[in-house]
Amino acid sequence: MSITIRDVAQAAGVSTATVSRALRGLPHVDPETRERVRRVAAEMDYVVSPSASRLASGRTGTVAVITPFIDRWFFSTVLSGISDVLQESDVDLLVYEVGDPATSPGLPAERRLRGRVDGVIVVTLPTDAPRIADLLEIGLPASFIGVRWPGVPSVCIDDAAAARMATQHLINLGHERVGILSGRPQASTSQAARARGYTEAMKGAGLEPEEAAYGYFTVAGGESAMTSLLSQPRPPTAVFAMSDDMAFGAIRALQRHGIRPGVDIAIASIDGHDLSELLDLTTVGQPVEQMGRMAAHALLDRMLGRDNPDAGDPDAGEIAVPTTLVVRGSTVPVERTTSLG
Amino acid sequence: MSITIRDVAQAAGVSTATVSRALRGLPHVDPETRERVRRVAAEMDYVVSPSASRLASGRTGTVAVITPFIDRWFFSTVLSGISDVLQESDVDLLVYEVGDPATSPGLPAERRLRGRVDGVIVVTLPTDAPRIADLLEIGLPASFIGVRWPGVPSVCIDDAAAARMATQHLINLGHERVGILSGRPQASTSQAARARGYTEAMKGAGLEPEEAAYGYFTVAGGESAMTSLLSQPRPPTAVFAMSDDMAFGAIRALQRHGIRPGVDIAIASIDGHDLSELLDLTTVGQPVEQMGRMAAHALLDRMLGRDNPDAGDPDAGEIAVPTTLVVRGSTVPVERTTSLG
DNA sequence: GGGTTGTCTGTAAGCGATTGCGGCAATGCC
DNA sequence: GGCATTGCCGCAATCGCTTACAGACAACCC
Repeated sequence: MSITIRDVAQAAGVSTATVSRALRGLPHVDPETRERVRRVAAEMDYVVSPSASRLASGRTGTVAVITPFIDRWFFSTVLSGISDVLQESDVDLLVYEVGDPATSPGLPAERRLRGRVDGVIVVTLPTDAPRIADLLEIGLPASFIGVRWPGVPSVCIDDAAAARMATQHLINLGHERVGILSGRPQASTSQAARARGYTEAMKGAGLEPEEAAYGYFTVAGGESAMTSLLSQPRPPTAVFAMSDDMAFGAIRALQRHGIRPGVDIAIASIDGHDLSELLDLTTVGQPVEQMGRMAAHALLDRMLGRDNPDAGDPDAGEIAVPTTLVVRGSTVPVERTTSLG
Repeated sequence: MSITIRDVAQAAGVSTATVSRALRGLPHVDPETRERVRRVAAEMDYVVSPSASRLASGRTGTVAVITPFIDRWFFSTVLSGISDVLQESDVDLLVYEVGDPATSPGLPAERRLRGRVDGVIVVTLPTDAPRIADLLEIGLPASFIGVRWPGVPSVCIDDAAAARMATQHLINLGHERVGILSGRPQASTSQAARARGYTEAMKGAGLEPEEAAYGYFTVAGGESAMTSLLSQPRPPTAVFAMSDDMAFGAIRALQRHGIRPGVDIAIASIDGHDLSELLDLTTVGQPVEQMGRMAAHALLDRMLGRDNPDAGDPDAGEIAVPTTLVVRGSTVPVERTTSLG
């Protein structure tokens, strides 16, 4: 029923081997023959059977992206960047949504990936996910986003620097009690780095770091974390949130308490979320889509073996991307804020 | 190097046929034999070669989702719902991001899908996309979200009703000049239905529908559309936006002009976006993730041939999902708004 | 003119599963 | 006891392509 390479070969008066070579642009085919094969194939509306091609060649032309979520801004934006690059190279994108690593089994077993894809991109999971090692063991080319791993291209921002930048900005505005909205108790390396950046900035200014309130990187979490900060005897005059989503939640909490961000309290965070501008939120922006693109490119390079193995470099593979502080109305000098204490 | 079904067969002392049947739970295998094969396979860490299995069986165990975007709330949320359902059934999810149908080539050619997937889910594209017909022609099971198509399971909200609901709500509050933020001039059916709902509500109340301002379903578009509405001689006292994103943009525009939504002007929209609560936006919510789930289920039913063919029903396949008006602070009675005229 | 290249093409052996068909016991039935 | 079932299992033919290998032929160089 479906037409095969044999039909094309017959119609073009050549062997299947020649059809295969002609259609894939391999050398050792007479230009004239190639053209004829192409024409015949087009006329017959022939398309290569991916299954057969995979089985015979061992290549799948597919990349898997493993991500905790797809319906959150950061992840969907990364995905979009990846998708863009992959599509340009005619590589298919397989998505595995694995949920919050803290509560779900995490990565799909490497058994799931084996033979199914040519490479894998893993997006921000705690490095302690044990299965990552399995993934690499089967020799699958990989690239990571948001998690460093020796020998694997890892697209990361300098989390500590970003947190320091945001915190320092608040400190520069005169704030001395700067609260912090963190993710969860047992931290990913990325979260730990942000915590470090905050602490460094505070200590560097001779200030006492506050105890973290946990917002689990969600809007709802940010809201309740902020609420708990507000219930303290002497609430902070400024807050650093590890993510825009948590900052959004915090703003919500503030609204409920009749406290105006950018007037009564200052707030800054990390992400550069699409809607941060809308909420007039000061944030340390990261080029999220770009990060997806870079990870995809790095992976493709690996897969095609055209990456320059910078051997000897211990940090080989780490791809640092810059962050920029975007100052908006949510951060005001301390003297303009109303004392909440 | 990699271990195959033959290795397992040999180790278990049976034929490859039996291994295949045993591992896939097919009948005609002695329970004891099956158990032994299972154990041996597990010990050897055997995994079926997907490529070989596909070629031999003709099934891919994969579904493609074709979506204009993945980094926008609606689409990523739908995707997440789909992903959930598919994962439960051990079906792989292939994502094709095709961009704005108005400006990009649109659907990937059916040639791309042929033999690559067992089914396809198409998310909200204008029905006039000619390639949809091609897709169905090759007999690929399909299901749609946001676009009705005869004979194909189509998960849709009642767009007209949703728009009517939002508009009516504004009218009930006493507004007589209700502006409308629409998508783009040449409409998708879904957009056209929303326009119709708005017009019906207005005319039903004896009011004159306003001319649409185009916001292209984006935040930035909504902002400039709202700005243009504000530059009219007598701006509306209320605005209906076809999507939350455009409403967000509109709010931004209002902020820039020093106009307070929910105080000086009323605004309502459609979506039920995650952050609509944060912005205190009245919106007609749709169960977006649920819609993804339903489309996925419908597709799986089709693929397994276990859908009940409700033959004779002309609307067969249309799956209507309910919407609910969520009233928030952005909609106030007209008498409380400041006249802007 | 014989050997060496080099270009183009065909032959055929895989790739690793799935599955129709037939064989062979063990069982059931008259 | 003979014969039809039934339940398990193996044989071997596919599935449609890729690719090592080799053959044919032309061009080139001494």
